[in-house]
Amino acid sequence: MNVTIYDVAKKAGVGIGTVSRVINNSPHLSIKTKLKVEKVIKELKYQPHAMAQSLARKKTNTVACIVPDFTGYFFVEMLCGIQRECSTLGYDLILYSVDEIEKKEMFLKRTLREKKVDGVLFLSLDISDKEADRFIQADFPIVLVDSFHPKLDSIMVENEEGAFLATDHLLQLGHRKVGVITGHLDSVPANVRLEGYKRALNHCKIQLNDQYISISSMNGDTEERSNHGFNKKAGYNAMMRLLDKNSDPPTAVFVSSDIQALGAINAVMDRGLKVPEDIAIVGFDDIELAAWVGLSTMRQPMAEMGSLAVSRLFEKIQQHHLPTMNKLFTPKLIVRESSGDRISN
Amino acid sequence: MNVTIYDVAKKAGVGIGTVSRVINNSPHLSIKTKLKVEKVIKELKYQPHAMAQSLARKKTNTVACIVPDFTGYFFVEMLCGIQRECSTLGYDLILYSVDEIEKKEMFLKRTLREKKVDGVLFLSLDISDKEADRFIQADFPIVLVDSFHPKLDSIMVENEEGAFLATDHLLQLGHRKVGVITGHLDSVPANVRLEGYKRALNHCKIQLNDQYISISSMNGDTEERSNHGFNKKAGYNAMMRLLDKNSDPPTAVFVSSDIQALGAINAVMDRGLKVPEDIAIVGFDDIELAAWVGLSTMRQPMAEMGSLAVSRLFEKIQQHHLPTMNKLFTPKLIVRESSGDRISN
DNA sequence: TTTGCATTTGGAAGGGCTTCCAAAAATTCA
DNA sequence: TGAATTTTTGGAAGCCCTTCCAAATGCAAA
Repeated sequence: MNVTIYDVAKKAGVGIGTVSRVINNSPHLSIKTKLKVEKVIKELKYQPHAMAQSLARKKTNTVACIVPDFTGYFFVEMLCGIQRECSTLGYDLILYSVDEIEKKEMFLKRTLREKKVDGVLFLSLDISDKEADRFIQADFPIVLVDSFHPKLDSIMVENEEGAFLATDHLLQLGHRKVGVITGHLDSVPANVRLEGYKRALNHCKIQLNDQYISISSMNGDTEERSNHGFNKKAGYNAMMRLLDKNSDPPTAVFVSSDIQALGAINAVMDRGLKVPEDIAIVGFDDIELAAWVGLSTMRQPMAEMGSLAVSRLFEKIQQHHLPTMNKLFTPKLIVRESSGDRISN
Repeated sequence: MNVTIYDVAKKAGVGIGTVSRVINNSPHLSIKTKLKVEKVIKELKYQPHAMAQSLARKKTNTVACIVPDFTGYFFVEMLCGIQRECSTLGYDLILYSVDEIEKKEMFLKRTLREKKVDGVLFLSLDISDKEADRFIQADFPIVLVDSFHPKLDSIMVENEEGAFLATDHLLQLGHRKVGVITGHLDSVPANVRLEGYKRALNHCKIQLNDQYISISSMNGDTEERSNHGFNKKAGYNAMMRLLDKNSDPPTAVFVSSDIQALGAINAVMDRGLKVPEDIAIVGFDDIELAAWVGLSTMRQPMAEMGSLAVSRLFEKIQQHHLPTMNKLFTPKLIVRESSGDRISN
């Protein structure tokens, strides 16, 4: 029914091997036959069948990207870089969104053996030793972004340093009662950012106050628990708890993601307080929304990380057994209105 | 190297056909052999090779989604619905982003003959008669979203009515000098929304003032021209022109997309004016950002449209030759701060 | 036990390509 | 001109499945 390589070969009066060589512009072809075959290809509007090529070549020209939540602005901006680089390199991009944790395993298993993609990008998701080993064993290209495993390539920002800088910014402004809101501690970035916060306080010789630490609850509804608490609702509730628990609440809060910070700002307003006058806020990520609401934050070069991830994956597909790479970006403080002016106290 | 169906068959002492039947859980299989084969599959950790299955079945279980600009919030929200529905139906989603117009043709041609996907979703992109015919000829499933062609399935909102309602809202508030900002007129929605605006004025017996109509320039830089002018920068510039051109500028403007409206708000502020006091604004789309900046707008059920598109595409893949469907949603007015209170004049 | 039918099974053919080996054609050198 | 190379070409085998047809098996009825 469809035009195949055989039809082309017959009409051009050559063998199928020759047609294949023309398609893949192999050398070792006389100009004459090449032109002849190309003419027939045009006439018949022949186009190679992608699946058949994949099967024969053992290569799909497709990569998968596994993201925890497709909606998040953080991922959208990263995906943007990923998409662009894929397009440049001639790869198709399959998108998998993991809403339930069990699905993560399922996707990994499938991508690994199903051979539908040549490589995997794994965004903001923790990978277990067992899963990592499977990829290594199978010698299957994978790159982690905003996530880490000692045996696998990864690209991320210096979360500890970023959190330190953010908290330090608030301290430099004169705040002494500085709180923190972060995601579930089962997530590595949430943990590490908390450490950065602690180091900044320590650095300024300020006593740590447990009441000023608000960690996203694991008991909320599905929405609140999604993305390890890196979501608007979790941020809202975390800020509410911070305000309710303390008779002497913090005057500034480092929120470990912009999306939580947006929720936190809402909470502050709902309590009749103002940002930054009553509570100064610094976020983390610098999603596009941050500029709109005047949120001070730590900028992650998301698109850049995404495109770097793809080009690295490409290298690994071309040439296996590269030494493990771990690329770190340093986030940059972006000062906007939400952190306010210097205060005197 | 990899475990194939032959390995399973040999180890289980059955024929390859039987193994295949187990994989596809065909009926006509004795319980006994089924269990036996399943056990071997587990032991060998066998998993079918997706490409080989696709080739044999002539079915890829994958759909392509072609979007004009992956970054836009409008598309992100729609993609969210698309992704979810694909996941439910067991389809993989390949994402193509068209930055240059020529690429559109290229993608269409490729998807059609390369047979890498079972169907195509075409978002907010015009399709020519010639291209449409190719799809019909090949009997290849395609669904248009936020776009229209008489011979193809499409899902969109009533743009004319939406624009009418938005403009009417401003008129009801007492505005008499109402302007409009829209995208390039080579885009159908831009055109149709302009018509709705005109009808609303007409309906209130207000004389049309050409000076109050600001259409995104085709002469800007790449960024401004992208998406038919449905972008922030184009909105900014269009508003600037509206303000500069008129000694007696409009007191209210209907902007035909939220993303342009955001740019327009910036322009108003940069001129030292205020929204809504000096200029009331109503947008179109209701992207998530709109709520954050208090933008009144016409809500499109984007995620719903996306998921409906996928389920429709699924139907068409299952069963070709369905009658052409054209589903229309009516956008809903969402009143926020940017349209202001009733004015007296 | 035999016949006839329904159920279950094996495996060849086919899906459309790449790749490799050997054969054919072109070129070089003596 | 013929032998020795080198370049170009044809097509079988292989990639890993599904599907179909024919053969084998099981079972009930006679």
